[in-house]
Amino acid sequence: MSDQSNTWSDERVELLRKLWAEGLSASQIAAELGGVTRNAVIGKVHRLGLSGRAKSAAPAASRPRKAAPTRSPSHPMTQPANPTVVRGNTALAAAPEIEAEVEPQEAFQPQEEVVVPLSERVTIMELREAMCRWPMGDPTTPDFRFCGARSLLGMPYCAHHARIAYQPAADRRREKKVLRS
DNA sequence: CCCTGATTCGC
DNA sequence: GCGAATCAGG
Repeated sequence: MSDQSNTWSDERVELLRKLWAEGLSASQIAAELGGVTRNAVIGKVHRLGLSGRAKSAAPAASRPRKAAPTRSPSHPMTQPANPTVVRGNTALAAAPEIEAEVEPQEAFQPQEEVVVPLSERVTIMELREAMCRWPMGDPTTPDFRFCGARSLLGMPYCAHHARIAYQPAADRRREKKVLRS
């Protein structure tokens, strides 16, 4: 097969025009196209003569998600629904004793130990290099998202998901037991 | 430090 | 024409 994935074929230029018109940033478009950097995208955009656009779709686009609104534990009305919620690498010491409370409807996820609030998950467009790309939810639905927590250096996952990802289920189960005893 | 687009310039 | 390096900015 001919591989022209990293050349500016008519199709790719068309997609570039479309995404650029939609207000996506150069890096987002580059990620979407694949095989090109944001510099390449910007360069092409200028060569095509379509620079200044109606910047509205993706306003500042600086920070997709704040670390966490971080409600105080003492706040009576904002208690998390699940005590096993873990964010970043700061809460690995969550008490194992209270993790026995698992929603039956969530039992679908075989080994999902980490619960990330919906509001903190990120879409594929919001996903950045330094974000955890652990998939959460049904990939076939539009609301499919990723964990989005800060990933470990040089790893695609945050501390918690990396631990899950790189350990066989058996070991995980055992470690759990050890942890409890 | 994260990100953005703009510009330059060797290829 | 292409895009890495660089620049200027939020």
